[in-house]
Amino acid sequence: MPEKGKRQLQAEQTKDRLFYAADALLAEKDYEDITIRDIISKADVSIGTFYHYFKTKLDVFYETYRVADHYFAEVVAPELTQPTVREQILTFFDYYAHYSCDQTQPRLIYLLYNARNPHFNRDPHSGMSRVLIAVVQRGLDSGQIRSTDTAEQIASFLMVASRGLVYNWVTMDRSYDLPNMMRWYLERLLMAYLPA
Amino acid sequence: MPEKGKRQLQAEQTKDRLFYAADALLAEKDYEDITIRDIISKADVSIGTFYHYFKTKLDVFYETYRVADHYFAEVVAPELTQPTVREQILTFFDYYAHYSCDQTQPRLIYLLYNARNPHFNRDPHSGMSRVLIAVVQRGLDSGQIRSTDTAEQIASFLMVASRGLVYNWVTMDRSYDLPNMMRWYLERLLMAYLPA
Amino acid sequence: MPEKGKRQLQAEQTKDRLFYAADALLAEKDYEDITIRDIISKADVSIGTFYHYFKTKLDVFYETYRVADHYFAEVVAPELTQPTVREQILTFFDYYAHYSCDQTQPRLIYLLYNARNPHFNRDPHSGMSRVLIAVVQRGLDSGQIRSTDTAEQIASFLMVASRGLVYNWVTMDRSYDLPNMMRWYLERLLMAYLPA
Amino acid sequence: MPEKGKRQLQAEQTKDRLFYAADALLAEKDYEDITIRDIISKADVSIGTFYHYFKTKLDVFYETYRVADHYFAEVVAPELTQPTVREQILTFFDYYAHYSCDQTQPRLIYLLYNARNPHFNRDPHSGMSRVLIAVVQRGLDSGQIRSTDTAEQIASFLMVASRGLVYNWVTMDRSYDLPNMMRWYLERLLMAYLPA
DNA sequence: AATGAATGAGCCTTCATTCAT
DNA sequence: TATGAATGAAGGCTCATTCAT
Repeated sequence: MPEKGKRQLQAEQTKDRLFYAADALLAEKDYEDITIRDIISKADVSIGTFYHYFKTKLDVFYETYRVADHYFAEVVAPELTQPTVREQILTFFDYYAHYSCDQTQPRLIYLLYNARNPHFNRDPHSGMSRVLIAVVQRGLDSGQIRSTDTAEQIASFLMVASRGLVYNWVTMDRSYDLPNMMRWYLERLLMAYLPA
Repeated sequence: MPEKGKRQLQAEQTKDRLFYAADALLAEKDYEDITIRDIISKADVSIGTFYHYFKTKLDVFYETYRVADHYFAEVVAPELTQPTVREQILTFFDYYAHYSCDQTQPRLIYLLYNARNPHFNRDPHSGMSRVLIAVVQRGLDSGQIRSTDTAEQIASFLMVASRGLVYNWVTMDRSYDLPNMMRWYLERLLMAYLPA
Repeated sequence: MPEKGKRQLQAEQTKDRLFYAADALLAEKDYEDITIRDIISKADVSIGTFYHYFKTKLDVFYETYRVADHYFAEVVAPELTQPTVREQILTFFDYYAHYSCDQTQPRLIYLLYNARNPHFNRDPHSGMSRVLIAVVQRGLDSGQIRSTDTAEQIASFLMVASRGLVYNWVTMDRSYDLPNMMRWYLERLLMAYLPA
Repeated sequence: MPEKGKRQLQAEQTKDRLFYAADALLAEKDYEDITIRDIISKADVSIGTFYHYFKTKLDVFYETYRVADHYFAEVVAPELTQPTVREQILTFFDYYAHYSCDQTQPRLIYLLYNARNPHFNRDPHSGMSRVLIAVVQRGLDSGQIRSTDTAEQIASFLMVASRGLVYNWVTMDRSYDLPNMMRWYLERLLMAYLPA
């Protein structure tokens, strides 16, 4: 006997189609320039169906964001098993760079920063941040990092600065290799806390 | 040759009113949310007049941007006369922070990054950047900064990172004191090139 | 023959839940503003179920109306046993006033007047009217009312005028006590036929 | 030399076309059933033009209402010069009946009563009412009307009841002659204050 | 120089209703 | 009996822009 009904399965697929259509569109243009008609025609469903699954235009994108959150907490965090905290941090930001390169992300970050929707009022990077803070805390505890700044301050310093790089990269039309540049950049940032 | 005619003078005043109205509005809301009606009703002119002076909505904001460019080249640069390069850099970013706090700027920065108008495709901070590069170059030349990185690379490193901070500040609803934080932040960034 | 099957019983309950939900909603807003979603979520059934019982949105409200009709014929009429016709009429309109106050009624009256459904094209107050006509007829027959007007005319005069009051009361946002005002009003209307 | 510019004149005509189109539509259907597209296609202008003149759908109809107000204050009032107050009142309601017969009015009255727009929250008949109150007051002052009720109460009694009649007439699909019925009706209403 | 009437494509969203399961 | 996924016409409204005056 089937675990999930046929209907239920198809419903999930429909919602996914909508979700991926929105996500893909975000790779092409800004949130304001994406219309619901764009989304539904890409997903090949009716406009009524869109509103059956999402209460508002912003809602689809909010979904996108939740996926990102989950990725860092569940996928990236377990990968940070390198011997030194320095390496863990570099790995963390390597993931961040690759993640940002992933076609659809940069616009999403924009969106999350600038959305006027109450959903978005919390820090859109909180998922990531928590992961980084934990790493830094290990560095402080183990004496690998020596500083009077707190783990939160240090993690924030690094996050804020590297977001600046991602922005710059987007602004420059992604004209350089982000992961490479990220490494160069991080090595300089880390001079403040972990001189090589 | 005749001084400016009355007519010509009034024309300039009208254009200015339009320009300042747009600029002030930028302090309140995003570019996308500012309508031409907003602008003309603040400037108290007709819509026809608006289109007499600016070919398109983006044009007024472009004007705004040019003013910023000019400010850094003509006003800030001459102020950087402190004895050490370190102090000059800190002063430069202090201006940058105050400039960003100045009500109207943060949105403008966002606008400049996101505008789809061909005018904007160059680096919107080129005016500032040029000023900073010159300072860094003096540092390298005088031996105050020791690094194999070029002045462009170093200036870019600092600019990119501090833009990250401004973004963060905007994102956090300007909830902290930017100039103070900027100083804290710069002191850490400078560890890469100018350890205190 | 079997009592009602369990199935049949549940069906009736479901239909009732839908009916009462619609009725209650009518107390809050106009027919046009009530959506089927409102109804089903209040009744806690699915939209499919709604359409299983009612062919169209108007149908639920039609049901509501039939209940009102029934109320006057079966509940109010038997209560009109006062010694004088004058008192009976005042009692009748006292019921009418209270009935109109009863949360759900005013909107319903409006609905009945405005519905574009063919079902509603007859006089929505015919149930009440028949009761009042009978009373007035007794008044004429017993000589308590002296007039060349027919019972229908007199009853209609009173009904039409008092509906005017109910409308006024609704318009004024139910800001006064309807039963009290109804009595004041009726005393003046009755000057035409039953001077105190 | 022309008093009004050509443009200004044409603008007025356009607004009028819109206004009359809306008004005429009201004779055919209910407010809710009239779309802005109905109005503009009848007036033969663009939708942008509609919104140039009226901020909202309700606004056109609000205009209609103001016209009615003005009519009673400026046209009807001066006509009430009959020798007795009784005749003045009958004349007043004769105007009211004819005015209501005027194709476009009945729906308008509905609209005014039921609109959810703040504009309409005051008594939509205040224009008329004021005229009637003045007449009744003269009746009280001259002793033609003897009552302990105030002029406001008496006028209200009459207005409320006769609105009931207009509603009834609309409900009955205008199937009888309103002015005639109004007179019959008024004669009975006046028994409370001005027995013939 | 200045005005503002006119445009209309296009936006987001609502909602009654159908039908396969 | 009961469900809820899917539909799409239609609605009110915004806004940058043009052009005759």
